[in-house]
Amino acid sequence: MAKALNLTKSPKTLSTLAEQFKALGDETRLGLMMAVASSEKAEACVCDLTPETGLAQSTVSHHLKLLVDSGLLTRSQRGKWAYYSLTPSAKKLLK
Amino acid sequence: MAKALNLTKSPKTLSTLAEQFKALGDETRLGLMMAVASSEKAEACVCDLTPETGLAQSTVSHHLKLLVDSGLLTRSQRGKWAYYSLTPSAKKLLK
DNA sequence: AGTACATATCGAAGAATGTCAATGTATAGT
DNA sequence: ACTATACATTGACATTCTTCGATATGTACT
Repeated sequence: MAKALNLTKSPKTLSTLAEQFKALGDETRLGLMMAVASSEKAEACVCDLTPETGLAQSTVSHHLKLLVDSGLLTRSQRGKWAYYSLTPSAKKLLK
Repeated sequence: MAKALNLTKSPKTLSTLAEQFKALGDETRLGLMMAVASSEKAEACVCDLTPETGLAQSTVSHHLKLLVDSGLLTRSQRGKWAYYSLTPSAKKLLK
């Protein structure tokens, strides 16, 4: 039946991939990713990232959560600070 | 200076890249891209793509225009049909 | 306990997005 | 010229998204 078109890597993967692309498809969030990627030890806290964006702290926090939820960042709390770093998925997509 | 990843992208490039990610960040559009990528001669017309999505023709047309505008697809009209194919940018991002 | 700091969550407002039906514009065949 | 086909554009609507201020939570220090 000439099914030439279906190379789909399982619907779940397609949806997940779309979610990650969507997460990267916002200038603020892409900027955050770049900032994390290029920071000293490949991780950054909200206090470092917020000034860079010029946005409210709550907004930055919201975007970071979205990036974590889509599997592009990991969050680790140390003391008062929350450090974010790239996941393997993110590194792959951003090369 | 240990610059592991290149943040040296001009602001314009950042914005362009975000636009392309955003274009890919929709399940319908990502599906369209996959369909084009995996079609016979690496190009497909709207009449082939529309049934695959289950959406209205006007909606598919709208998404394709968006993908063209963001530099991920090219459009070439031959006769009554419009054929879409991936740009180099798209191939790079989808690899 | 109380205070200061770092970050997260909530609620709301405006902007942007995805979708469709209806219509417009070509292009090709009779 | 008329008709049919392939695709694009328009206008409208509902949903989602981005952002903020205000508030909550958590962590460390005195």
